[in-house]
Parts: sequence; C-alpha cells; structure tokens
Amino acid sequence: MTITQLKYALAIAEHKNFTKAAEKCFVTQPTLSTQIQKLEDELDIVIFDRGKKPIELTDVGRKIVYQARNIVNEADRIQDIVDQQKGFIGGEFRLGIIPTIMPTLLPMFLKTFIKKYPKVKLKIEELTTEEILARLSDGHLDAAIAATPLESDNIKERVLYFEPFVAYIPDNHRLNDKKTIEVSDLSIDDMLLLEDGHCFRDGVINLCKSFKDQTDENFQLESGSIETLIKLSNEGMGMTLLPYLHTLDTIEKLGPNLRHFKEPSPAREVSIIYHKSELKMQIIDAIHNVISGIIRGAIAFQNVEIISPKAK
Amino acid sequence: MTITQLKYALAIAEHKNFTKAAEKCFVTQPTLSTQIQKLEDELDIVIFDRGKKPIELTDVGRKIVYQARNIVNEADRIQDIVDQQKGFIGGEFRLGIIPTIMPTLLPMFLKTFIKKYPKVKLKIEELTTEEILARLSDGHLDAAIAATPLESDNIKERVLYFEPFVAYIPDNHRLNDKKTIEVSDLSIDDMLLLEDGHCFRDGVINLCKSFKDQTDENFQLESGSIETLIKLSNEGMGMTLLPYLHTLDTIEKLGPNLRHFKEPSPAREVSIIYHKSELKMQIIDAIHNVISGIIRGAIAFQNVEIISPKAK
DNA sequence: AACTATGATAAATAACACTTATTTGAGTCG
DNA sequence: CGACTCAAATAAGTGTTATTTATCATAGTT
Repeated sequence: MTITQLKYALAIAEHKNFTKAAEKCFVTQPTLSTQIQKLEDELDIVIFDRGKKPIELTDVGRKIVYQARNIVNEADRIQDIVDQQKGFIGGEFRLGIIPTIMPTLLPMFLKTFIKKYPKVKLKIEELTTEEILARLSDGHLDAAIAATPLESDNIKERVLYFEPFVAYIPDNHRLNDKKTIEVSDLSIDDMLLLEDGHCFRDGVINLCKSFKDQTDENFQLESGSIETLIKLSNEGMGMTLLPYLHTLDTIEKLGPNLRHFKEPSPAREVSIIYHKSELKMQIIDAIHNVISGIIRGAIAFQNVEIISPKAK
Repeated sequence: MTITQLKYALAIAEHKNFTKAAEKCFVTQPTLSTQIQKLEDELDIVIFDRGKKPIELTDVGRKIVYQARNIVNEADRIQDIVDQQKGFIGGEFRLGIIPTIMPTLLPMFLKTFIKKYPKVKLKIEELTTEEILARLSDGHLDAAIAATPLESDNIKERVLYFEPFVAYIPDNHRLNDKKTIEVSDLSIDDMLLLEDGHCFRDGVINLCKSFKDQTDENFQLESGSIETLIKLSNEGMGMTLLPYLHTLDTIEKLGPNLRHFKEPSPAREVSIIYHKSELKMQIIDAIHNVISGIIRGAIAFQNVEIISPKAK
C-alpha cells in the first residue's frame, strides 16, 4: 500500500470514472487500473464496483476511501511542516468567500496579499456557507471567509473582524426621518431580505426575531444580490440592512438613505474558517494578518453586539 | 515520500541507530541510509543529525517523526478496516496489565481468550499505569487493563468491571472482632500500602483520605506485591486492603482474616484502555467481551462506590 | 448493427528499492 | 600517534515495480 495508490483511489471515488481520475492524477488510465487492482489484491477486498455506471464504492470501499482521505491529509502535513520550518509561504491555496463579503473585502485584501506573498497561488471562489462547509470537509477548500459562529465539528474558526449592520432607509419610509435607528425599530414586515441560503439573510432574521417573535413566512420580496436589494428598496418595497463595508465605497450614492445604529450596533462576526487538521496553517495566518491590518483602518466601531448567522 | 520511508524514519528515531533500525525493519542498513536520504532530499531538510553519537533528531526532524507516527498509525487502520470487514480477529496484539490485576485476572482470562481467538498473538506485559500511558501514546501497546478513570487525553476507556476492596485484618488487630467493616473504620496509620507508583496504593490512600484528611507522610512499611503485603500484615504491621478477585483463590488460606465492607462497598473501576485512534478495535472488543463474560460469574456485588486511582 | 465510452490487458521501458561489497569517518585504546 | 572498532555512506548490480503506448473487451446508445 502506497500513498500514491490511496491518492488514486480518492480521485476515482471523487470522479466515479477511471479515465477522468487518471487525468487529474497526471497519469494514464491503465496506471490507475493496475494500481487500484494491486491495492485491492493486497488488501484482498473490492473497493470499487465496476459493474455499475457510473462506478460505485462498495461498503468497505467507502470506509477505505474515508480512511485514505485521512492518511493523505496527514501526509500532506509533512510538506506543511517543512514549509513552516523554511518560513516558506507559497503554493496553491483555495479560499472560499460568502457572497455578501466577497465584493467588498476582496478588492481591499487581494492587492496587498499578492504583493506580500507573491508565491501563493490564490484560487478564490464565491460560495454559500453550506457549500463552504462541505468543501472544507472534503478537502476541496483550504480555508474560507464566512459569518460565524458556525459551531461545526471538524472546522475551526478564527475571528477576523466585526462588521456592523447599516440600515438603508428609502425615501418616504416610516423611519426616514430618524437620524440613528435602533434595533427595536426593525420589523420583519417591511424588511427586504436576500434569498434563502444566504447567511446574511439569516442574520437579519435573527435580529428582527429577537424583538418580534412572529415566524410568519409572509416575507417580502427576496433578492440574490445586495445591489438589487438596494434597487428594490428604492422602488418602495421596504427598507433593508447592509453590511458596513459595503457602504464605504457607495457612500456618495447611498449616503442620504443610510442610517447607522445606535451603539451597541448590531454586527456580524466575520472569520476565516478552516479544517481542524490545520493544513497550510501558515498561509491561513498570513491571510488573517493581512485582513486584520486592512480592517483596523476601515472599521472604527468598537461597541457592537454580535448576531448569529444561524437562523434557529 | 512513501509510507515505507516514514516507517524507516520511525525505526531510526526509536533506536537512534541505523543498523539496529534496519534489523527491525528486516532490511539492510544501506537501504535505510538511502531511503532516508531520499526522503530528506525530497523534503529538502535534514531529519537526523548524524554528527552526534548516538544519532539525534533535528528540530524539524522531531516534528516530521511525530507526524510520521500519525500517518503510519492512520495507514495501519486500513488493514484494521479490512479485518473488521472480514470478521477476522487475529494478528499480534500487545496488552499491558497493571501488577495488581495481572495475577488474578490473567489466569481466568487467558485460556478462554486464546481458545476463542486462536489467531490473535497476545503479548502481555506487566506495567505500571504510568508506563502503560506512555506506551499507549507511542504505539508500543495496543491496549491495557488498568484502574480508571484516568482522564488522559488521547486515551479512551471502556469499563470492564468494578472490583470491590476487601479488608485483610490480621489476628489481634483492633478491627478483628468486626464481622463487616465500614470505610469510616479505616485509618491511614495502621494501613499497609504498596510501593509508590502502584495505582492500587493511590486508590487506598484516596479511600482513607476521604475520611481522615491527614497528609502526614509517616506511612507504614510499603511492599511491592500483594503477597508480601499479606505476610507483613500477619507479622503485625497493620491491616491492608485486597482487591476482591485476589481473595477468591486464596479464600481457604485467608478466609478467617477477610472482612467484606458494608455495602456500598468501596471498589475500583477496572477498564480496558486504548489509544483514541481506536486501532485494532475488533480485538479490543473481543477482549472486552471475554472478560465481561468471565467477571459476570465472579463478581456478584452490585452496590459499590468507585474510588479514583489518582491520589489527588 | 455501428458507434461510443470506459475499463481491462499486454508488452516494453524507465525508475526504483534492495542487496552485497567496499569505503569513509569518528571515536578509542594501547 | 597509529591501529582498531563501530557505524554510516557510497558503489555496483539485480530483481521489482510503476508507468507508458497500444490493443482488446464490454456495455450502453443511436
């Protein structure tokens, strides 16, 4: 049994196809066939059921593949240890970011990061929290930036910053006259929300619920992006809440309609999250440091109250 | 990097000597030399400092070897999964047992076990709790039988049985007239104890302490075995406590001097303990089942109070 | 029935782990 | 200081093994 064989098995389990898996492993298909056969012979069990299309795992096969994942992960940490020793920060790094953080944080962060750590090949994907959790678990992501706390097993969180909510009140809205608003002013009835699946939506629902416990599902229109949320709001569909960073570069356009909360302002906790195996930890540290440095300048608020992203 | 190379590195780290390590790996010394060199070249670091005699690990080397241990352990679990699938119970199994359990439990257990699981090559060692914990951690033991709870990280416990203490009261002792005795009768002052390092000693100290809180270190004579403990007691050196199972096969000799406790009788918890990685779990299950079956017949007590083996 | 997709097999080759034999180097003793 | 000893490194040869290209077998599709 070799680590290579285990990697092959993982690739096949993932793609359910020898040929595609072979490409991903940069070898030919017969190589996979023979190596998997050797592995199966050595263990004297069948891992893959080639009878079905697409290929399926046998019951033992599933357990073997699960354990193979552990072994390969642990083996990868050897390189990790070496990198750490050499102070080397580099290699491919796959970072997931949730949609409501992506557009505002990324421009601020990316330039500084690639300048400071030119050897890191960042691959950034916009994903929902749910997708992120799945991909962190199966090793397709190295880390992600999301609203926390998530309290998921296997996944560790490291807080980056707290981002206050800012209210966007369209003209003619009942709250438009107020200079600062309070959480108690909010009502789920005239609140525009993002589509289901966005954790920013859940955070906002939590916020309202904490003062009005009506779980009626007759919400207002829902949108997929914060941009359209603002447009809908301007159409008189209701008020909405925006993450603070989003208001920074749109202040001249949105300014007249923005209302900050009276402190302690409600806020979401934004963290970098990663698998508990702490693979590529030095790059995670690097990202954490860069973002912390940037945010220190951008968010001055001190007195905030954290809203959980999980709708209970 | 191959699993074989990692195993070689582990062997060298353990023996601090290439030649001896090579023997243990059933290869020649040059094989180790070249394979370790290849590993070091591939990672571009030095793992072993050959300058010193005996060989030492470098700082990175220590981390690498630690991680190698994890990888090899995880890799061994593949065979474990396969064995479990096939219902195969066999292979080498190293079991540690503490001295105060060894002589009584082993004769009862061994015969039944090797009859039921003839393919398991049991290697049993008598070790103190401290030695057991160290060897479970570094993988030199597969499991052990000891008094619990230990509350050690990395180690899991599975209770086998509760073994009551039985008092041995020599003739002319102040308690000799009593038919049953109580915990409150005990005094650390006329109590014979095992040597330091035996957890049975700690358990007994705990028992006395819980009613007399004098931590005076002027204990009576201490002995290394329960046999001499009884002899010393007969010499008038004081009373002592015995584990219940020990009294079973010596009942005709010791009978007149034995006094059972009034229920709830103080008792020690005896468990099979093993590394949290749960290697060779099916053999651990087998041992657990065999011992449970035996003990059900031997210990009838129900109403017991558990005494911790850790002197606080 | 021809086509397509996909995995298995065969033969050749390049890489590799391992062995025996020998060399190098460091510490030790007369 | 040179001879001796122990342990690791190196060299050369050999059998093994991972991998490749080319080909075949099979099942599902059009």
